[in-house]
Amino acid sequence: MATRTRRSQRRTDALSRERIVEAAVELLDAAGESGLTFRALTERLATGPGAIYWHVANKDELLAAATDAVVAAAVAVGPAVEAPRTPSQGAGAPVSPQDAVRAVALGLFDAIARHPWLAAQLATQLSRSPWGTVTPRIFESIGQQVRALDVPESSWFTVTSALVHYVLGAAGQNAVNAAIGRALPPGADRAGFLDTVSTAWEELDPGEYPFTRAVADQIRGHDDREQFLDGIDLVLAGITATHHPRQEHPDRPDPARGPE
Amino acid sequence: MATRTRRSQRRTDALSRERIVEAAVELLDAAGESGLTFRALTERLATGPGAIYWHVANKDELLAAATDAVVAAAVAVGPAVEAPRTPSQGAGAPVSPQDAVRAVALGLFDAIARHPWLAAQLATQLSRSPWGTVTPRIFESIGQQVRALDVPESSWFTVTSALVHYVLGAAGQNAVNAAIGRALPPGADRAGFLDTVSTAWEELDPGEYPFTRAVADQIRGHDDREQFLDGIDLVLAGITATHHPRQEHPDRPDPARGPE
DNA sequence: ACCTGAACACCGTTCAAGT
DNA sequence: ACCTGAACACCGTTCAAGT
Repeated sequence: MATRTRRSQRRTDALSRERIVEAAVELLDAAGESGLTFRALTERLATGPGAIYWHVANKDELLAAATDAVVAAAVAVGPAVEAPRTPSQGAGAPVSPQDAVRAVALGLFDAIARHPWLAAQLATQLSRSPWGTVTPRIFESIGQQVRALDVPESSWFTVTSALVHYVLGAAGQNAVNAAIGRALPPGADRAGFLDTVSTAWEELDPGEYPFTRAVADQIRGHDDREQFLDGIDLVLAGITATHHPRQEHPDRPDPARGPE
Repeated sequence: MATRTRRSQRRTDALSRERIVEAAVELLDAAGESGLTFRALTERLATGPGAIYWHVANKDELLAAATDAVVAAAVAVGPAVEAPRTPSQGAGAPVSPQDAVRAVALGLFDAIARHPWLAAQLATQLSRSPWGTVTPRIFESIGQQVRALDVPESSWFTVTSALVHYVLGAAGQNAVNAAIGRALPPGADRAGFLDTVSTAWEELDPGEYPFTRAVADQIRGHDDREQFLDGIDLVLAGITATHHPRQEHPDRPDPARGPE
C-alpha cells in the first residue's frame, strides 16, 4: 500500500511541466505538504533546481498546479467507487439530477480522502485567486447538475454556490478520518479511533460543552461518506423547498432583496 | 487602517503564552501566514527564540493556538455587526433558533473576513487533529442552536455536522473577497473587482464552461454576506423539510440505514 | 531552448550558558 | 523558572555557466 520510491520510472526523457506536477503530487501524497521540497523534487526527477524553475515560476505556482491537476481529475471521473445510489443498471442508465449532484460531490470527497493535503490547499488556493482555474472547474461541474434540478435561472448562482460551499467544507473536514486512518498504528482500527474521539468529547467540560457531550456517542460507528451524502441531501431538500416553482417555504419572510 | 508597529505596547513585563499568541495573530493579520516567523516574533516581543520556545513547543502549536484563540473569540461574541435579521428591539429580545444559527454562522464568517489566514488554517487544523479544541468549539456553538430547532435527538449529530460543514466551506471561500478588498489598489473598488471576475468567467471556453459562463453575470453586484445567509437558509429549509416531525420529504427514499 | 549546480538569504529549532 | 543568542541543518530561489 505504501508507495515506494519507484526507480523503474523512465528517467531518460526530457523534463516537462507535466512530469514535475506529477512528481509533486506524489510527494504530497507520500509525506504531506512538508514533503514537497525542491530538494526532494530534484532528487526524484534527477535534475537540479534550475531545471524545475525553467518550467514553473515558484513553489506557489507548483502547489496551485498540483491542486488543479487533482481537482480536474476528480471532477472529470466522478466518485471513485459507487456512483449513484440507485442499484446498478449498467452504464448510460438515466440518473436523477440529485444523483448527479451526489456523484460530483462524492468525486471531490474521494479526491480529498486520497489526497489529504488537498483540503488546506483548496482553501489557500481559493482565497488566493478565485479567478484561477480551480474555482470555475468545481463551480461548473456542480452547476451543470443544478441546471437539471428545475431551479429558476435567477437562483442558479446562489444555489450552486451553496452546494459548492457545502462540498468544500464537508470534504475538507472529512479529510480528518482519511489522514487518521493512514496514521493509525496497525493494531488500532477505525472503530477504535472513533471510540477515542467519542470518549474525548464525552470528557469535555459539562458546563461549556453540553451539546457536544450529548452527541459524542453518535460518533461511534458513523460513516463518513454516509454522513456526507446526508448533508448533501439536506441541501438538496432545502433547494426543493425553497426554489421549486410549485412550493413555498414558510420559514423565512425573505427580508432581503431577492436575486435580480 | 493599517496596524502600525505599536511601540507604545508595554514591553516591561514578562513573556507569556498569551502575549506570544496575541503577537502571532497580529503578525498573521498583517502579512498572512508567511508573515509569522520566529524572527519577526522575537523582534516584536524583544526577546530571543529560546524565550518563545519556553512557552510554545513549536510553530505548529503556535499556529494552532492562534487559530483557537480567534475561533474562541468569534463564537463567543457572535457576528461583528448586525446579529439577527429582525429589526433591533434591544438586548435580550427573543430570537428564533433560526436567527441564532445565523448569528453564530455570521460570527465565524466575519472572523474569517477579518483574519483571511484563518480559512486555510482551519482546514489544516481540523484535518490534523479533530480531537483538538477547535472542532468541539465550533460544533458546540452551532449544536446548541440546533437543539432549539425541534429536531429529533437522533439527528442532532448529522444536522449539526451539515451546518458546520456549510459554514466552514462558505466562510473559507468567501475569505476571497475580504483578501481581495484589502489587496485592491486604492483606485479600484469592490464593484470593479467583481466586474473583473465576472468578465474573466464570461471569457471561459464555451464548450467546457457553459454553466459558469451563463451565471457569470450574476456575480456582479452580489453581496457576500447576503449570499452566505441565503445558503444558511437553504440548509435550514432542508432541515425543516427533512427532520421536522410533522413533515415528510418526498425526494429521497432513504435507502441507507438511518442514525441509531 | 533547456539544463547544471554552486551560492545566497532566510527559516525553524537547539542548547550551553546565563540570571 | 525563565531567558539569551550563537550555531546548525534545511529551505526556496538565483544566476553564471554550460550544452
